[in-house]
Amino acid sequence: MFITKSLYVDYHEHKKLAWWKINDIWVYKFIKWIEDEDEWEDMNVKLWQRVEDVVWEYLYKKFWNERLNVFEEVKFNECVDEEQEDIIISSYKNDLETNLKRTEEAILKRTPLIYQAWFLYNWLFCRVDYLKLNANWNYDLIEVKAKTWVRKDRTYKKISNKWAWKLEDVYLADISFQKHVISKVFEEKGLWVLENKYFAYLNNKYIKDWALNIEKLIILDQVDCTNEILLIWEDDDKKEDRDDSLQHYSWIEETVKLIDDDMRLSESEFNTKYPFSWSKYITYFWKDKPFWTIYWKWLTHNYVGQLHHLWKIDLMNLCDEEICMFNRNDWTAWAARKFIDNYIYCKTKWTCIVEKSEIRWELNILNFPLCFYDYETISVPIPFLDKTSPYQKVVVQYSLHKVYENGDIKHFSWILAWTWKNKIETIDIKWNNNAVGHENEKLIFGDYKDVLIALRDDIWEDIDRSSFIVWHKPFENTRNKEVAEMFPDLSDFYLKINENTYDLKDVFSKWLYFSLDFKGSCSIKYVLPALVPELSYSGMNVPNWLVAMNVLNKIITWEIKEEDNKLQKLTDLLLYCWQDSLAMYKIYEKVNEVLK
DNA sequence: GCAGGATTGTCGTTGTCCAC
DNA sequence: GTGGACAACGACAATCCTGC
Repeated sequence: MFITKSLYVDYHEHKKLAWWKINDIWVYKFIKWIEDEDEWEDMNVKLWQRVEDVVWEYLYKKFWNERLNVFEEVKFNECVDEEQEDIIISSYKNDLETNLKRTEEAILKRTPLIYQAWFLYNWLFCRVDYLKLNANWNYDLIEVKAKTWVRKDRTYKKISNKWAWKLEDVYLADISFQKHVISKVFEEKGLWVLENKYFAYLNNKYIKDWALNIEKLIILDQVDCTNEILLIWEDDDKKEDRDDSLQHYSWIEETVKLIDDDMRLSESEFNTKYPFSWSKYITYFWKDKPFWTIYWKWLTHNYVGQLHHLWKIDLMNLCDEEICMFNRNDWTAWAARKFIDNYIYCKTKWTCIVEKSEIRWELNILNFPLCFYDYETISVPIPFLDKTSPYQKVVVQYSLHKVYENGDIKHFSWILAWTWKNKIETIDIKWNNNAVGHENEKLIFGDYKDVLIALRDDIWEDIDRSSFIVWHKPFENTRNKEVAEMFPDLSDFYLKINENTYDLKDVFSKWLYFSLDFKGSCSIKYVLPALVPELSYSGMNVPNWLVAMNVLNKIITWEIKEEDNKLQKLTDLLLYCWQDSLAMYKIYEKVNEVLK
């Protein structure tokens, strides 16, 4: 049986995950599907390829002025996906020998840069992102990650009385396996030595300024060495120790043997050997945990474990005594108790709970005109706009509903349509069901600052008196803080918005308004359909944020070129964002109605 | 993917009490 | 005054949820 790198890594993450991969691929795929969310994959592959290309460019510029991709045709094949190594093996079975041979030839010829080298040693298979010839005429290994870290700052450990940064376990397993396989192959065939191992990932401290500076964008982080690591990737020379002792050869061999044995077990044998407890993967199957059960998120595991053993799953079936298990003096117990009480009350009386006085107290602090606003952002690994960094969430669209005390509503919105030309166009949207009578839609052709100034101009006259209402304020507030840091001349204004922001989600997250229709969540995904069923996203050209981000990304990276199509897409996006801020207003209205 | 916030869990330090 | 036992506290990592 082939043991691929991805199987090896999966086994480290969770043994049963690896078992499923071999013995029940559908369960495995299901788990991966749940992990990755619906349409995430689709967009991500493209973004990931872009990172790979940039690293390619980087290696080429930095180390070699000639390049050769020995596996050109593999590169843009859809099978390149990391998780599908096994599929590659089976579908390329005939090519396996050929590609191994080509790798060998490329190495013998001392090809400076080798993309996607294949190695097989004793049924252990791995593909290497890049092999790079170094000054000693040996090969270095480079593993590309479309991430901003491989050592999480939180996981540092004490060794030799010093603090050292530790490589994430998954990456440790990843690189150890590769090192093992390649070294063995090199040894066996009498090829050169595998010398250094690197992770290439993105520097999220890098801020793009005019042209993309690849050298600053990509971090080459050496592993399996003892020297210091640069922590701050600027002029600062702050350094600290690193701790990445890789897995030992003999240990890898043993693990591989163990994997081979374990994968051949039947499911019941496997489960006996590795009994399930409250592990990560059992909870995956409960991702949509029904909120009427004891597994709901508000209930802590200690209690749940006890009830689970009593087979008391449904909250309705709990007797007083069992509910009292939650009746302790700390806050969790109180929350759990409150949730169960609320649930049982609503369920038996077919009603919902509205703490009227408390909601009134919360909402009374708001000042007119109420500004319901919402940002749409895009976030990509390789920054494309000036003054932005990798994965930064860049505001490219916003929608604002300004509600005056007399009931008048005005709507403002804009969208970043192009990153040059420096002009602002107003756009008239036809067939808009949600029109409020005072529309003000703009297409902005310019850079990041232009859109921020446009927002300021829309709000300027009300900044001192008005309250701003968002859903989940950490998000919008963080965006505003970033703007304040980036552009000092706009900082007062954007910080002022933060000061006067109220998070409408609070009403629901504090359970001041509790309904079974919210399915135990306070996300707008559940609250909106329950309170304002007529405002639906179905039938819209842009039904969810993933599609929105995808389209926005395409427009701004000039992937959508023809003008007509682009205008249509921009309109769709405006309507989507429009609905978001309108949704908040409608919920607010609904809550007020209930208060009467 | 990334990031912030709220909460929980863990660990080490500090404070208090009491017996000697 | 000293040392052990235990509570109280605080710092920080881990986890979950939310947004895009």
